[in-house]
Amino acid sequence: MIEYSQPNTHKGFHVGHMRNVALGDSLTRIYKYNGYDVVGVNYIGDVGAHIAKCLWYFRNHNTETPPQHFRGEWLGELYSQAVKKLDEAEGEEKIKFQQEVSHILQKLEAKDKAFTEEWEMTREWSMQDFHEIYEWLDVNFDHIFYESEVDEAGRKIVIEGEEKGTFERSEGAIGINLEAEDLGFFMLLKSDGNTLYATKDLALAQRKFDKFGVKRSIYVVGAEQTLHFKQVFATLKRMGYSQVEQCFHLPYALVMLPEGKMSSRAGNVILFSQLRNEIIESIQSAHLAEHRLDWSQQELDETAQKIAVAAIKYGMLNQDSNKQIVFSMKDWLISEGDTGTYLVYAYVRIRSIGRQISREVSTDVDYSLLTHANEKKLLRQLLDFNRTVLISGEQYRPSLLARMLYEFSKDFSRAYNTCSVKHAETEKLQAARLLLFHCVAETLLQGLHLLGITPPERM
RNA sequence: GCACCCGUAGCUCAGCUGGAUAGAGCAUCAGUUUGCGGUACUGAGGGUCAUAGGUUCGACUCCUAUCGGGUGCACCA
Repeated sequence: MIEYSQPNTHKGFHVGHMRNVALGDSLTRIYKYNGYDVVGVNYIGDVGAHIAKCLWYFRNHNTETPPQHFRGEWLGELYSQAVKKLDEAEGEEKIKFQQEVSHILQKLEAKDKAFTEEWEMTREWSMQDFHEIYEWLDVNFDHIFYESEVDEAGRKIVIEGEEKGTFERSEGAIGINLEAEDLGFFMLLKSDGNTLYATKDLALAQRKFDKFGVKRSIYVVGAEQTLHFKQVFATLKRMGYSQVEQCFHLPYALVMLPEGKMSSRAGNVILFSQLRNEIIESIQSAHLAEHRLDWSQQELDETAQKIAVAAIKYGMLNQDSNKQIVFSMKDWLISEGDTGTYLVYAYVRIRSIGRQISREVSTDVDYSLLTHANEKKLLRQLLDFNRTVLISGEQYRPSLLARMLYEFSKDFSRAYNTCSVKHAETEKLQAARLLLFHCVAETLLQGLHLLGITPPERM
């Protein structure tokens, strides 16, 4: 089971979330290719204080009517404004605001009808946004967990754990002493009886083990939570779950802004939709303008979408996950050199060859004719492909595959310049080259697919 | 204070379990088409691999210390 994405409802989906999705989706595809029985899952953050704050602002201070589209994103703005308003309030007003937020939180915890309905409605707005984004990205989950569904189970686990003596009470709260593992004290339930992130993670893990029979569990979560997962795994081990030996937290470094960390709280984020719009616009004006008259609108749109997905995912995956990405919009609009656009362009050029040669691709060729250094390099890459995919999975590093595919595309471009199929000296050489390039295209297609990319046939 | 991650060309990054003259892209400069899509290809310049020690026949890679950037460390997620 590979858990990834985990967005919070009532917050905007930003480019930092995209790194997680690209990584998790690619790993899922790679493990499936390598023969594993994989379940890709999402875990939606649909409970917590951030929602109370968002609803508080929505009820008490919002004057706008919700937009028709991207209402989840709009809620994210309300959340940022709520945080701002709460921070800026002073004196009696501040206390009043905090009480109001706290009141909403309590009503939600108590499953109050009116508040629950409002929560469900707004949660759905966010989910609609997420589904739209995943669909555009061609990312599919086999199952979706919600924090709200493991909340109660988590509380129960912790309370029973305290009765059994596995957990202990401290300063009114319940936690577990992990000093023997050098992991300090791990808080599991607040002194007011409310659950924490950790509470739910225990219940979620239990559900993964017991209901899904998960043997190996991968969590794709930001590196800032490394300690948290060490604590979660140590706690599960104390609880007697031997499967914890096969639990792995795959950390990745943050996507930063030049001025620092992105924060939904502070509202200084680059939204995913912003990146998507700018990339599509850039592709349409730079790459597809020449086809505007002779292609259908549908093909123009689909092609722009495919190239944009390639640019975004490749950009997220070609760099090692433990290295920060400092986000700069102009870097993501580049379509030359080591980019996703270059890879799909290489693919398109190979396919273009096939369309111009009337000969059928046949395996009945004289392989010994492929003697050019550039042809040999391609043969070598074809041979290494499966090994690279295997290692990329076992080392949790789609970046290895991404880099291999870039080199592969580069090798193709070189061969393309030196070993023409159309103008091959002999019929036999043409047949051999046609097969070689056909195999290169098929392998590149498969490799891109493992990165979550579907190249267009022409662009 | 303690812990973890990062520090390689002007910029963004590769460098597989230590192995020969450290590789790409962008940027700069010079070239390539009467031959399959020039969003491409060829070539040039540019690096005391943060610093100082140590281990080793051999270190970008392993160990120690220091400096710089990031992140985390009990009621956020």
